[in-house]
Amino acid sequence: MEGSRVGTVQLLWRHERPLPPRPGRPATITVDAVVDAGIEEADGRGLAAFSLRRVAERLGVGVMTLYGHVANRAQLLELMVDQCRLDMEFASPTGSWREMLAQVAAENLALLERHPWLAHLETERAVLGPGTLGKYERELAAVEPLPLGDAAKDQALALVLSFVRSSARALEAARVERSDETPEQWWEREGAELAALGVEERFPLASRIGQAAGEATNAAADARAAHAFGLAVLLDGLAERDAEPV
Amino acid sequence: MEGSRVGTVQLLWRHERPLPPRPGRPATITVDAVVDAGIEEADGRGLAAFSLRRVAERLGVGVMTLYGHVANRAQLLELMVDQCRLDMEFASPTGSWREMLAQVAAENLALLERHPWLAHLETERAVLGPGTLGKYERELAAVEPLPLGDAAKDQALALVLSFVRSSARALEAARVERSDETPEQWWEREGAELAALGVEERFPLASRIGQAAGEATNAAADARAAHAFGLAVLLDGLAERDAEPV
DNA sequence: TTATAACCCGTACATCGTACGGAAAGAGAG
DNA sequence: CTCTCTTTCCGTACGATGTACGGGTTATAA
Repeated sequence: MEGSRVGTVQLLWRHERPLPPRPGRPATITVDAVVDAGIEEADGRGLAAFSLRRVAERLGVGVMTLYGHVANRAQLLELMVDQCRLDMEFASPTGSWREMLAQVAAENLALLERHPWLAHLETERAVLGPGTLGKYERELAAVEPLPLGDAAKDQALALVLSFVRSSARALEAARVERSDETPEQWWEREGAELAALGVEERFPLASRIGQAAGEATNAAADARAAHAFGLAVLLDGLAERDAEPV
Repeated sequence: MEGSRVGTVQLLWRHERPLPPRPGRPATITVDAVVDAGIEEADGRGLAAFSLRRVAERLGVGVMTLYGHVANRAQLLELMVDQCRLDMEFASPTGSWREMLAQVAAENLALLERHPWLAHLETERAVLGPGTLGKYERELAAVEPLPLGDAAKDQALALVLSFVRSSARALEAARVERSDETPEQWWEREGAELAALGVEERFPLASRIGQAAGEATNAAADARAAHAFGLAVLLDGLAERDAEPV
């Protein structure tokens, strides 16, 4: 059983170190099939509804069969993450660091829009697979020209990626919100009660700016503009480091 | 049953609109008790282990009793979030927008360190309670001096808060990682296999910078410095908007 | 004292991840 | 071709979770 025999790292790099053929009953599915089915499942139903039973069903296989190829749910998710990063589309980085970093941001946003569950996954611990490492290597090239220490370069990249992540989540939330309910419905449901509490008078700034932000969110074009604004702020901040080295 | 009778907004503002006393058997617990127990539970055990059964147990009450005071798990979490924001410590904002925003960041970081689960909670939809609104109102004062449109002001604040959030998660992850396992243990477990795959030669940038970033993470002081670096970048980026209005 | 309203909560169900162990299936030896 | 051995497949089972339902309990108001 691959799932119990080999560690996560071995499984992540399975294409570079294929296991020697073994005697006995041959497997009906492969790790790749499990990972692909997992990704399709997560893409389609979302992370909240993601379950091993559904993945197994998609493969036409019993649930416990999965455990012969993958150690557990958490490991499968790690493999899925690395696979997505491996399959990620990108252009080889060119131009100034600023252009490269903007491209990195755009490519990551595209990745998270193709696989929204990636933005909802908790991946504090790094996934040390070929996809993740290759992506990291490529993206580091964008911050390499900056006059920063190594740790700061990592931090600069992480800053951009974390921004893109939260931006992707916000854009997704806005998308479903738009399709879920019109502002009028929302008002009928909650807004009226809030008004009765005198919220507008007691929280004038919050009301004014909150409304503007809400309207911007509801207009798809403005939501994109908000993303661009945030990214520009970030890049300008990094440009400051470029001009005046620390 | 308060949990089914009133909506989420009513429950959030329960202290301003206390329900009139009602005939019948008096309740043994209050919404506040449930919310407080929930916060203690989440603080102590973490969000992953958070369950209604445990909250009920802490209150010395059956699980289903909770449903008499709160609609469901998701609503309880919303109430907990708003309560934390209401109890959050803060100094009234003074100084330049930059000083105020730095203070907002520090206060939010403190909030997330006191209640780490807040950083792991998915709160795309705003929680429209007194805690959240008050916090938003107060924090908007920091970006109000900036020469930006209303939507951009919200975006600027969100940018800082999202950074603090991911920073808090990184700091927490580093903390548990430090206590979990020494770098030597890690190397024995995974690093050796990676080296065997020729990772250092194939991903030189990633190896060099990844190592530097890892070491910085492992030194508590450097991890804090990384946070400061990110915040400075952000604020510098916003300062650009200050100098040259859009 | 009685009626009534409200609350408490035991039971039950669907769903989840996953441990265990036996059935099944192919490969190689004779 | 048959037997044996190795490996894979997966049914069953367990504990945990959120929550629907309905009956027992306990106050207040008449």
